[in-house]
Amino acid sequence: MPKVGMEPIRRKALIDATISAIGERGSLDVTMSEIAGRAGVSSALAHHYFGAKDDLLEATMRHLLTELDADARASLQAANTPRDRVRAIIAVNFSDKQFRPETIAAWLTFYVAAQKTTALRRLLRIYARRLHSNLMSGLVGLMPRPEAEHTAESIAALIDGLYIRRALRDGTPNAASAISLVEDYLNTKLSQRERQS
Amino acid sequence: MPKVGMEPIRRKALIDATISAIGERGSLDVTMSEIAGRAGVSSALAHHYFGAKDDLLEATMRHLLTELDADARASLQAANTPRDRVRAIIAVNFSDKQFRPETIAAWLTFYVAAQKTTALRRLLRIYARRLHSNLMSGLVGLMPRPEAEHTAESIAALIDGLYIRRALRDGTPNAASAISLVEDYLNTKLSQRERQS
DNA sequence: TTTTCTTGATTGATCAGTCAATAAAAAATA
DNA sequence: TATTTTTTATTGACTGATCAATCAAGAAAA
Repeated sequence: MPKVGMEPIRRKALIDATISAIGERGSLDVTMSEIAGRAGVSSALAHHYFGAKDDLLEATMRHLLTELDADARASLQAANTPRDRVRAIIAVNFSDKQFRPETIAAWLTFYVAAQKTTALRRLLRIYARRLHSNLMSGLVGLMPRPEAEHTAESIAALIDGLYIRRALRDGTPNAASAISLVEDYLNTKLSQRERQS
Repeated sequence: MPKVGMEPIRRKALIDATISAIGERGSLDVTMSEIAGRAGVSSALAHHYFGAKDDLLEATMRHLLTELDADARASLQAANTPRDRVRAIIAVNFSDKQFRPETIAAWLTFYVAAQKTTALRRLLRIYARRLHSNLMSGLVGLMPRPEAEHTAESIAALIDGLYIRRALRDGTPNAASAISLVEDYLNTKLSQRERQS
């Protein structure tokens, strides 16, 4: 049995609690006590491990980002053709893990908060850049670079737009229809190219 | 000179102040004093005219919605062909009036807040429905209904996605490139159909 | 004189963040 | 091993600040 301190366990629990609290409330207006309570500790302990509330929020967003990136990498690993790479990136964003109501709500909340908080803003840029370059890694094999840039931007916007729209619907968001919508866009784009050549 | 009470003047000023305050802060966490101060009145007066803070926020969102709808109607008036109708709706969403940083920020903030606040949620649904039916009013003249539904959903998601993405960029958002991106999607879609028939 | 308009002062609640104190575990020492 | 010492983990109680909402009272207009 490996001996570990409590720190990593508490940090993880607090971050998870933050995501679910934000997801449920649909806002960053969650109190430290609420979060700490969900994690089964006192608010003082949350402060002890994370310092200020903003630090906890930043750590939470960073966690979301890291997870998404890990999923994307894993998914790209299994993709062989350029087309598959694009398909993989699209799918990851709507996977069961990512496309859950609480995760979506947390993302959106951070998205908006990022407008004023420099630290969050920086993180969000990283996300945007990664999504773009992941998409490009497949698209450049399918079309000339300038057009690929353009298409990547459209797909990214489409994904973000579907996130925000799904958040409005009650109940579980429908990942399948979201995926097919993005795929359809790509297919249309590709068949147009095929015809031109 | 028509005699009017102060009420409409104050309400308008307070709503405008709310939009700009939210836009600047990028969050609904603006105090009544802040808003009232911008409108040049005391916070007590803001409460006098709007009651609770939530009521002011709801009124502000309703105002945003009403303006957008008015612009859309005016724009549709001048559109003759189905294609022009769609073009008009797209353009309205990125018009100088709508696509300003503060308006965008306010929209996004409301979007997220709508997840928890039932009243805002209801308003947002109205927006979504209107956008959809406005788009459909043109699209049905260009393609069969089921496909039009699909396309309308894509365009709507694309518009929302571009809003959220533009909010991240520093400086003035670039409306022209956003429009051309959506237009490109539609053109691709249409030329695909043309070819099939 | 009545109605409309406006505010300063106040209240009560909520919260982030601190701190001193305790408990538990680990390490060092005898 | 038994013990003391040190480090880590944890919290309840508190503080200070912020803010929404109220209200009684005054100024202006009708």
